[in-house]
Amino acid sequence: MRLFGLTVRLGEEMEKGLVERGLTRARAAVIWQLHERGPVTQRTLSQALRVSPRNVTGLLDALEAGGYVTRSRHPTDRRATLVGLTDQGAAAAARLRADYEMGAQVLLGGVSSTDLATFVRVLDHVLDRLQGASPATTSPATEGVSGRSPAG
Amino acid sequence: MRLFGLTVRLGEEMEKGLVERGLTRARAAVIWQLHERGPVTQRTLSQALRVSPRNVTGLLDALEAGGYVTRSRHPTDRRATLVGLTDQGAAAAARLRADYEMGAQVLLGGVSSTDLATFVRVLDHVLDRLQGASPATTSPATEGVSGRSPAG
DNA sequence: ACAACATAGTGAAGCAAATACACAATGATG
DNA sequence: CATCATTGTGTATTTGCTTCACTATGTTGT
Repeated sequence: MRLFGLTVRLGEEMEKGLVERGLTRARAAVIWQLHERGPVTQRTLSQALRVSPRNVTGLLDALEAGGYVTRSRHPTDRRATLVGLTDQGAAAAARLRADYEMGAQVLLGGVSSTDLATFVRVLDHVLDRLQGASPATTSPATEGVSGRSPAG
Repeated sequence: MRLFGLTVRLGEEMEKGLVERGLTRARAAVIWQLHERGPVTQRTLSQALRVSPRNVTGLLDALEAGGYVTRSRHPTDRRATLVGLTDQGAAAAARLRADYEMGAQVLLGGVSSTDLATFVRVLDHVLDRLQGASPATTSPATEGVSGRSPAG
């Protein structure tokens, strides 16, 4: 039951951590995707983040202005744009990853490894059930959107 | 590790469920608070939800227009407004509660009771650590903001 | 070759959530 | 009763997000 409460609280805390670092949740998600996937088109980002293409344009405008990402022409498709992380963007991603693991250590420190194993097992179970609850929106042709991890 | 990923995914799913029912996350949170606390002032809501008073005004404007809540004069303090749920608002809260428990059953169904016990124990542990990570913003005079549960 | 259709990104318009600042009305206090 | 604090709201702004319309391109069928 407390699972939902935790979701809200943890989500808030994650967002707070991001904001303290000058990023928003949405922008951090973009950086994270680029970190996980390397340079991709905006279309790919739009599908990975499950937001409208127009929204990606806006997020990238901000991130580009902030010096986190670069847009370059796609080598073969002149309609498309390739988006990649700048050095600053890559550094931000690395910091995200570090904070994220540190956060996990803080939150889960003191939990016995057997309990942790059980916890993770149930977590995966829940994640699995979630997977089955959504794909009405997901196009079958799309790859599995695995790296939808967060930050903070 | 997957904890953060789950937080994001579950948060998304919760929000999706709400939107399908014509509510947004923020407005559902208001309804939930009123459900848990009964009629309160906007100030109280602002503190419970940890958002600015101005934001509460806006959320209540929308909820009042939608017929979910009513604003009435405070019996003793003529500055303050007492906010309460309408019948429709109470019905929405009841539906939230039902869906929320049903969701838990879907997500946690098939988990053995011993695993569930461990899971909840670790969950509480994490929640505890979260509590300790934030109260820089919380005023000491305020009660514990316990009912910060969600919906979906 | 070329018309027809599909796809990639963006402008325009708009909504929701949230913020900060300013302010009027009211309450509380020395 | 003057001063200070509190309550709610107007104005303005930021961010995330959507839909619709549109241009520029790619792709395909005949």
